[in-house]
Amino acid sequence: MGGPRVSTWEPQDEVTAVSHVRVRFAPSPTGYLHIGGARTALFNWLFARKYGGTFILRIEDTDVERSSPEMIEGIIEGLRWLGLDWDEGPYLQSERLALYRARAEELVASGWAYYCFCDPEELAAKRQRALAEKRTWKYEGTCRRLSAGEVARRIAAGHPRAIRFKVPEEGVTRFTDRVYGEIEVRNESIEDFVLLRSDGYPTYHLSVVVDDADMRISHIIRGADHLSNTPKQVLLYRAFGWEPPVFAHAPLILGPDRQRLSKRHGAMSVTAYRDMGFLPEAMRNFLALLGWSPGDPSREILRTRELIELFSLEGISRANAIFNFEKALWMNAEHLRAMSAAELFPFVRAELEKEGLWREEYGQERREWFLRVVDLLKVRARTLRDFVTSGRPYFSDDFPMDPEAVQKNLRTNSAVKGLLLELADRFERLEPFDLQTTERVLRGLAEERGVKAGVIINAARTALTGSAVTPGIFDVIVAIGRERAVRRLRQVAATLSE
RNA sequence: GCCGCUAUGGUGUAAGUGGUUAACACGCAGGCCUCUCAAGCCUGAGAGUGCGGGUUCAAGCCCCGCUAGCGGCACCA
Repeated sequence: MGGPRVSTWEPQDEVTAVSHVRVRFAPSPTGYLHIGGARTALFNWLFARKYGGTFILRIEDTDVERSSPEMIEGIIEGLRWLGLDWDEGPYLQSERLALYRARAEELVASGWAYYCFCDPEELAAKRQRALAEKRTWKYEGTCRRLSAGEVARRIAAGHPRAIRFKVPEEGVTRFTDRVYGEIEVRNESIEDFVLLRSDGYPTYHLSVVVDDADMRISHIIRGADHLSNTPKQVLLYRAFGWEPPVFAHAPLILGPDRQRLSKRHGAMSVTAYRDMGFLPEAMRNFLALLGWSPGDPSREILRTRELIELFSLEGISRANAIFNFEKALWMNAEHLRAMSAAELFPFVRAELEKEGLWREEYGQERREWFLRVVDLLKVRARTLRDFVTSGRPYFSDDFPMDPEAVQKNLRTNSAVKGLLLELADRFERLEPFDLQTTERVLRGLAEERGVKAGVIINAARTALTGSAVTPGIFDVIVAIGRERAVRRLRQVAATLSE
């Protein structure tokens, strides 16, 4: 691995000097809860749960143009589905504007910031020009050098003004990131950034620092896209006379083409994964492994309890993580298989309800039967959607016949029609009707007629389910039940020629 | 352009303070089991650790340079 990690790390270092872990997830409601945000939220949640800390939800909606209440709802919906419950909040930054303004004025008073009367459009044009010429451009600090009298005059004249931070002209700003180690930046490479816009709204740097301090955040766990901005925030903490919290930046999540995850990579919102039939449990597991590892690559299927137990900032990697959809599917299948039918019950029920296949009796007098079917299906399922597709023949008499299966299993052998009719007859008077007796009857019939049992088995499989791929045939027969099985065998036989 | 970060099979991770044949998982190929598929079990292909130097008896781990990728550089967050 590359450079040295935070040296001599000890588990207890994670919580040194803080009596109580307080972490937050602070999305800006300019979009739904996407994979990257969900991963960040999960890391914070795991950390809080591991140390018995407090997980806070804060909505960074200071960009009025781009924020919307619907997006806040969407983010909350995603977090709820993922099971990431928060202990405080949601706090809305839009309701705390007075605080940011007061703090910004404090910095002006203490000499750490100054009023800037420059025209934003003019500055943007200059920046634009410099960028086009591949030149570096930095705000030249025009207003930093204004005399007190001049400042007073412009204020009196009602000039619109922003507040800029007075970045030290020399020296370096450094901090220790729990993941990336020592980060050091020369102050001359940081421009006098805006704290408060002329419309009175704070910029990100101001609101995030003020809130994290005000909310006594102990650890800031967020995406590495904020790493480069952290020195500015450290500068702010110092100017306020506050001790910065522990920083831990997590690598970004990229698509298979190593580009930043975007719409063209398909599903980006976590609710899209819910709709595809992913289990929250599996999603937490998969997301946790995006940029974090417990250190043992052979143990990847982890229940949430284990994730909480194993999670540590030290296990966060520095290289960007690549989102591997195939692996997510595999992981979902593993969780599906590992969970009991009873655990799966509410999820499967929700899927069936969406398809209009749910019946109240499945939760009442036929619950036992229903759970048995879930157990049969879960072994082969990759997503919850599979319970409605491959489960349809058990929950409904209206299911599709796969033409290929029909051709292969029903129409290839002309003896099939007679065999199915005979099988139906024998099943009809079979008592009891269970795994052993149905198998004895079917194999007996095959032997009598001199055909391989497989011929009857595959024919029955397709006749009963419309498919060529199902659980073991006798499980299927018993699950479908004598009455329906007999009827389907006869109905299908009727469509076949001798 | 400036600043910062990263670099181990196709993908995700291992390989405590440098020390055998670079391991595990996903995926892939083949086989076993078998009523299909999945699961399970067995076997196999696939990297010599981005590139180039250096230090050392010994480098994936340390140092330097380069390249590439990613991120940041807004009165966005």
